[in-house]
Amino acid sequence: MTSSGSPNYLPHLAYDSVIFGFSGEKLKILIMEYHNTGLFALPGGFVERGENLNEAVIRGLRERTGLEKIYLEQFYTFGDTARWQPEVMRTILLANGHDPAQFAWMLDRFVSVAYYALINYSEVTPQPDVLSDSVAWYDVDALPPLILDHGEMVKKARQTLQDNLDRKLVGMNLLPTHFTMKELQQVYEAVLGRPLQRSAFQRKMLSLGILKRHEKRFTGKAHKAPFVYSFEGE
Amino acid sequence: MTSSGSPNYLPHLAYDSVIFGFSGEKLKILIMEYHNTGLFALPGGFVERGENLNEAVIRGLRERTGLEKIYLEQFYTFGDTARWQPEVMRTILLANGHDPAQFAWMLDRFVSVAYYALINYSEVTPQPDVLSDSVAWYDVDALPPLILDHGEMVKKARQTLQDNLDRKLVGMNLLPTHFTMKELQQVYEAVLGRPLQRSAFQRKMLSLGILKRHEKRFTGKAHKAPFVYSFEGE
DNA sequence: ATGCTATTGTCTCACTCTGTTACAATAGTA
DNA sequence: TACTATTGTAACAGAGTGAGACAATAGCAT
Repeated sequence: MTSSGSPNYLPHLAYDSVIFGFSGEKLKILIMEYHNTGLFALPGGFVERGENLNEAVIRGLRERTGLEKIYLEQFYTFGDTARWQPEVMRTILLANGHDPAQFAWMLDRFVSVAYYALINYSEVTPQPDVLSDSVAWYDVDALPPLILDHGEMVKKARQTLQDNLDRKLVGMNLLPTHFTMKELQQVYEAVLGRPLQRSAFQRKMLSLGILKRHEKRFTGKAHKAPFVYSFEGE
Repeated sequence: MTSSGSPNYLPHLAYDSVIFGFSGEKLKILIMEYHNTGLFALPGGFVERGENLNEAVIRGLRERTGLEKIYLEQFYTFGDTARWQPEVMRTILLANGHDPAQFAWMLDRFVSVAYYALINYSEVTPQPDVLSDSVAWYDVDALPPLILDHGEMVKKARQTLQDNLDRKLVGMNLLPTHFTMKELQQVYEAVLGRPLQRSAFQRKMLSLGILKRHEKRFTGKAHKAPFVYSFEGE
């Protein structure tokens, strides 16, 4: 990266990703905190000049999560001028000991393509990048204030996820390969943010014909042991 | 516009719009043809540096259709490198008597944010722009080959429209304010590309409680006259 | 062993929604 | 006055869903 402009990236274009995970209890997303600023943001990045947009996002997620195969979906492109707030980026650069003049291209206006990802919470150890202090999981209902329009992005991502809940196999991506019916239900409830009827949920899931039933799992609790399921083909 | 770069536009960023209309029979979209090239494309444009993305699209549609209030929805951002085909733009510029060297920025790679619009077919007289020979309605099922990935855009726009058919009031935007139940059904059939059951469709529409029934319309045909409806609040 | 408790798997019932068919009403025409 | 094409709506069956009920059972206390 030279000091004159952004040699390898398309100017004015960024992406941000809302990375969902499921802790076993709650729906979480990955949030980064920038060094010494108290500023929180979604993980994002830029697109190289010779790179497909989608692949830039996959590359960024791989660097962030270490995962190769990630369920990923583009949901909206944010292009308001109100998201141009050069002071924010200047603050971040200064706090990291960079000269903002050398990163002038980063202070310009950006249009950001937003994606959401579903990943297996337990398989990931989030990696901070150069500018960020930490990357950590936050409960979607208890996020810190986010910079720019990142709060709006999260809201829209969750809405899209809810809208697609019937059509996409959300559980397949947020759960380990083997799980109980209760765990599956908890994922749906976490995404929707409301409780579901147990028997109706079980009936519906089984009627889809995509679950494979395995042996029982003895939880050590004093009650009937649940069956374990996996998605057909795994 | 000077000869050095694109002073007023964000570089590398474009938008394209799939403009749907309903002829009374079929679902149509607006396609432009470039002067003397035989090249067909979706109407599109660029975003000014101080302009919201959404407003750039609204501005473009107003110039193209003369309509102020248009139902508009962003559905996907296309960012593959394969859409960078400078020969195509060069051909268009040359055919219009322009010097490609003066429009070098247009030959560069573009990421395009795609929108679809629903408009009232009968209220519009499409306006060609500087580079285009004509703007005309084409049946969605009988489009000419389109440049770049515009064919893919149309396909995805239609898919999105079909997916949202229940949630959005598609009829409200594609029909005149007053219409018969049969006309409403024809819109739905045109969007879905398949016939619907008459009585079930009527029952469902009426049960939504958003239609206001008016006097009958005497069509001059030898059969019972249908009621006329409008959407509640119009 | 026996009984207790929390949870699971499944059934039933009522209600809604949808696909399909049927039929009466009716505007114009012969 | 009869006929035709279309419209408005009822009727019925089957699928899907919300709610509640109940038997089965894994571990625990006795």
